[in-house]
Parts: sequence; structure tokens; C-alpha cells
Amino acid sequence: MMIDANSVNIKISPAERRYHHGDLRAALIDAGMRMLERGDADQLSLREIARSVGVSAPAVYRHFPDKAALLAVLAVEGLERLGEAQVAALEAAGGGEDGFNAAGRAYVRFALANPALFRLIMGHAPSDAHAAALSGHASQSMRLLRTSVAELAPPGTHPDMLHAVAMRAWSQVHGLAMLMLDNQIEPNDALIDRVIDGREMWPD
Amino acid sequence: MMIDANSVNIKISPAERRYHHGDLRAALIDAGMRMLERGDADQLSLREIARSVGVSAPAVYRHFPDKAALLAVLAVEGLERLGEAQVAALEAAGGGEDGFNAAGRAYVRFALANPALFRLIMGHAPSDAHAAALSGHASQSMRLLRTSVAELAPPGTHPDMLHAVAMRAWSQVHGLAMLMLDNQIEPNDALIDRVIDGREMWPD
DNA sequence: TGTACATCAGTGAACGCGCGTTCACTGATGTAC
DNA sequence: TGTACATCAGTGAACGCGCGTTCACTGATGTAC
Repeated sequence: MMIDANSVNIKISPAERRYHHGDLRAALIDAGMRMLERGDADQLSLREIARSVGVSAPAVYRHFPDKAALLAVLAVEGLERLGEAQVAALEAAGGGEDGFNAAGRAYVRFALANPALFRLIMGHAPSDAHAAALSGHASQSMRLLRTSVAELAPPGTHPDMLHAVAMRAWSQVHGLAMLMLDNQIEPNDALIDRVIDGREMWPD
Repeated sequence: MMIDANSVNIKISPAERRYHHGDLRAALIDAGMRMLERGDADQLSLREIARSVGVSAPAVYRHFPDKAALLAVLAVEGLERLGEAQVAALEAAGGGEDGFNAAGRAYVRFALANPALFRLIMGHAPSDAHAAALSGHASQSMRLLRTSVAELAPPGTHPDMLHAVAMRAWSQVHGLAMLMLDNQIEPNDALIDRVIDGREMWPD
């Protein structure tokens, strides 16, 4: 026999009706991610997240010391998703230079698909908590960039050169993403392909 | 004989003591630019600009319909300065591909020297006024980019290709600028040079 | 040269807004006996 | 199995904040006669 809150007369506090029992922390993170994905939040407010979960604003403080801490968790989660998208793209393209380019396209497409989340991840003026959480993270996206560049480089390339090339590649995709997000360049799948595929990583 | 407000007993309204007589509009724009340059304004507020000029906030509405209009003027002014900096760099380097690279470096250095202003120029979610003012402008920066790419391209290059290459170059410098502004890449003059100079515009 | 008047660039007070955060509280839950 | 109690995740009310904008006003300026 199944027993659940609907069939039996159990007292349920209002908040429990909205987020699953006892997991407000996870519910807040989920809600925040959902709002960032929808992107209708130009900038996310703590009260708005609480509201969308169906809980009072002060309740958030049971699970996070302050707003910055909640945003930091969202940023880390977003960074992970970005890395996963890039790895998937790289593998689907079979690695190598094609795979690296595919990862670059995935970076731009992720940004366009998740504008607010992407801005949060890369966002400036990071709170201390934010910076600490992200920097301690050594993201998958970053690792993919470094290892790809190292693999594709001519053997014996100077580490400074590897670094410069990695930063150049990152700048390339990041700039394209930002300019398209900011409506300075018309967002356009074909243009993404032509900008990214046309580059030469190691001109001789 | 010199006559001025200090030596003669002329009535001077408080505001006139701060901005030169009759030119509050220009004074507001100057103040806004100065605050953007100092960059201590994470985001500029209308009240703050008025305060810094020594005038009440409502006074601004004698000269601008609303805050967005004032910011739009600041953005246009900033865009002009960016273009001037790039043209100067291009000419100092004697034009050609060297000149084009110099203009690229000038773009990044301008961003690092004027973070808040640069963000305003490129800023997302532009108000209608903002977008209209900027788009009607066909900035010098943009013209420099297009003409340089056209000049440096092999003759007969397809216009779509010209466009893609221009957007790639823009993405390059813009990405580097943003990542350095956002502290994702350590701001570093030497790195700017290596990232920009090492690229190949027209790999064969 | 002096006077009456319209203009209009400024003023201070007030509006409503949503924010992050603090506070004292309540009431459901789990534990000890 | 029942009772007393501590815990602690939630509550609503309130705080102070700075914002953009509106309002009725004032007082200096320039013009017409």
C-alpha cells in the first residue's frame, strides 16, 4: 500500500508543498539555475529565487550565509555544465583539431543558449566567495583548453607559447560569444562556424 | 580690467559655482565621462552624476529626457574615443598589417584603461535610445576594422569571407579585453602583444 | 533708463520600488525517559 | 505507548538603502515698451 501526502491526512507546511521535503538548499539551486537558463532575470535577486520556490526570503539564510554564496554555487554548477557541453562536442567530433574546434563552437553556443548563466560564470567584480569557488575549481573547460593546445602543438613548443595560444583561442570564442550576446554581432549559427573553423591555430 | 565672479559682487546661483554658466548639459556629460574613466562606478547612477556636478537630480531632466538618454550620449562619446585611439595606433605603426595589429592592441588597452566606459559602450540589454544612437553611428572603430580587412585581403576575396575575417578579428581582441577585465586572464601587456601579434589573418 | 512681464533652468520634498539582511517568533520534528 | 523537552527550519514584519522620476515651486534672466 502506497502512502503519500495526498492520500493521507498529513500536515504539510506550505513550503513543503513546493519543494521536496527537507531539500530547500537543492530547490533554491534548481530554481536559480532555471531562472538563469530562462534568462529573463537580467540579474538574479535572492528574493526572486526564494519567491519562485515558494519560500520566504529569510529562509535562504538557513542554507547560505548570504546572496554571494548562493550565486557562487550557481556559477560553479554553470561552469560544470559548460565543460560537459564542450567535452561532449569534442568527443562527438572525434578529438584532434576538429574536436577542438567543436569544443570552441560549443562554448559559443552554450553562451547563446544560457546568456544569464554565462554572464554569471564569467561575470566581473566577482565577490570573494565567487572568485574562491571558481578559482579553486580548475574547470573542465579550462583543462580541455590546455590539454588540447598541448596536444596539437608542435613538439617542444615553449610553455609561454602554449599559454599564449591557449589564451588566443579562448579570447576568440569568448569574444564571439560576448559580442553576439550583446547584439554587436548578429547571433548566427553559420557565422559561428565560419569564424571558428577558419582560424589557423599553428600557422607556420 | 578683468571682471569675474570672484572680484565683483555678482550673484551666483550655487550650481553656477560648480559648472560653467549655462552649460549644465556639457558639465553632466563631462562628469559622467570622468566617473566612467575612474571606473569606481560599477554602474553609473543619474543621481551620482548630478551630485558630482553639484546640482540636484531633477535638474538633469532639463537636458535629457531620462537616464538612458544621458548614458547613450556617454556611450557615443566613448565609442568615438575608442576609434580615435585605434586610428592613432594604426597610423603610428605605419598602417598595413602592423598597423592593423596595433589597432587591435589599442582596442584591448583602451578597455583596460577605461573598464566602465568600455562596458557601457559594449553593454548588453541596450535601451532603445542607446541602440539607436550607437547603430546610427557607424563608428570609426568599425570602419577601421572593415577597411583594414578589405585592404589586407587577397584581391577578389568573397564578401562573406571578408565579413567572417573581420568578425574573427573583432572577437579576438574583444574576448581578450573582456577576459582581462573580468580577471579571467591576468591583465598583462606582454600577453596582449603575444596574443595579438601571433595570429595569422590570412593563413594560406 | 526704468518698469512689467514671460520664460525657464534650477530647487527640495516626495513618490514608489525592490533590494539584502536582521529580528523575534512559531510550530513541526526527533529524542530521552 | 505516552509525555516533556530541545532543536531548528521556517515565518512575517521591519530596517535602511539608493534608485529614477514627478511635482509644485522660485528666482534670475532677457525682452517689450
